[in-house]
Amino acid sequence: MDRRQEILEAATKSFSLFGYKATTMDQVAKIANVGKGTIYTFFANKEELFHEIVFTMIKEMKAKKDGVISEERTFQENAHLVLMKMLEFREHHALLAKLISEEKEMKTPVVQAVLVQVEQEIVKYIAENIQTAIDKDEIKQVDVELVAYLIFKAYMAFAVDWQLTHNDSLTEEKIVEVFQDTIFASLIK
Amino acid sequence: MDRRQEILEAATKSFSLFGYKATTMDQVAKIANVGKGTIYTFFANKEELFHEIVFTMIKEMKAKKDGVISEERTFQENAHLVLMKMLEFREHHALLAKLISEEKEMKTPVVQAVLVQVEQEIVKYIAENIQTAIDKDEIKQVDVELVAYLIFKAYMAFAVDWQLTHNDSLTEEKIVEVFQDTIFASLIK
DNA sequence: GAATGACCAAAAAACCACAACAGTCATTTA
DNA sequence: TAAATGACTGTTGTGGTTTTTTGGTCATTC
Repeated sequence: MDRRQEILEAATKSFSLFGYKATTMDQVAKIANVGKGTIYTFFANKEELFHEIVFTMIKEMKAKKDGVISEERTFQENAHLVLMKMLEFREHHALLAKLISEEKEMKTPVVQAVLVQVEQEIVKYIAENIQTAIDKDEIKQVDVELVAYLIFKAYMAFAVDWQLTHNDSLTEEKIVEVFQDTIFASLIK
Repeated sequence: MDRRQEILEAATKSFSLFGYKATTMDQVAKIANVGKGTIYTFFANKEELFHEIVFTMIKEMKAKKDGVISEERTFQENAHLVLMKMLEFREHHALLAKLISEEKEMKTPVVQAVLVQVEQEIVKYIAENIQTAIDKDEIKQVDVELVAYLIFKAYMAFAVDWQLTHNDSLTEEKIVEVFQDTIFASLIK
């Protein structure tokens, strides 16, 4: 396998396991079985390496979403499927979870900045999908940006925050059900 | 005015302005124009003084809510009015805002604990009101606890979080509109 | 007998010596 | 001879220690 890819995989593993701050370039080099200097022939610095990985993650999510949405299905059905995929995604992707906890515990500025970007990216996607549905006259006219923000925050609340104050984690089915009962239900015409 | 009240007001002022950690008992004594020892004849310690103040704030909110809800109005109307009152409340009460930012920046355990309590208290009230509406057959049967949690998180998202990533603050009318369009709309039968 | 502020122990801030780190570059390797 | 390397360097962060601040007490005052 090419060295660039090896480095990316080693770094992803380390970022997911230890977070951004606790990952050292020496460590990445060791895991990737390359000299430290080699990393710097492919990536300008630690931050750029990190950005590349997060960007890859976002692309992965986008791909998952696009693989699920179908023109033939109703908004409600599509929304249900996308939400399910995202909820599955969360568990498989240790990186996002680690970054969120790292931001809360220490408040690493680089991580903070990247999470804001991820948030904006996701809200943008949700907004685009809502707008499409409105244009197709599938759902009623609402303030797209605000509703997209609401959906994102609701998602994070159930998928991440809930288990912090309650000691049981919510099942995917339960979360999807609340979305269907409330926000999604209100949007369809 | 009685000394106890003077102390409470001084402490409220200081907690609102500087937060919990940065408020010293010497400072409170000076603002209240009493000796430091006097504070301890009324309150066992700093934490109890703090709790009393936060508890007073919750009672104030409860009173505001009870003054607005009316048996004659529909759920939608009542929800609208309560939400408006809460949104007005947010601006007047600098204390809550300060505590939330203090929890985010440093993570003072006392503040954290108190905010969890406030959250649980508020979610409990919302849940009670939803249950009442269900019993009266005004809204459809939903998972009360989850919907209450959703409403609380949505409220916090729009009232507090929004302005952190966007640089404009949302008007009360706009926030109420989203609630009406989405969550509230979906609940009515 | 209620109020006070000097006082004390405990916690936090300031300091500093030292270690760990990101990033470089002369040397090595293939 | 171009790519890879790891010893090296300046900077940032950490841990242990001293100094300061703070919550809480209590003998004295009013």
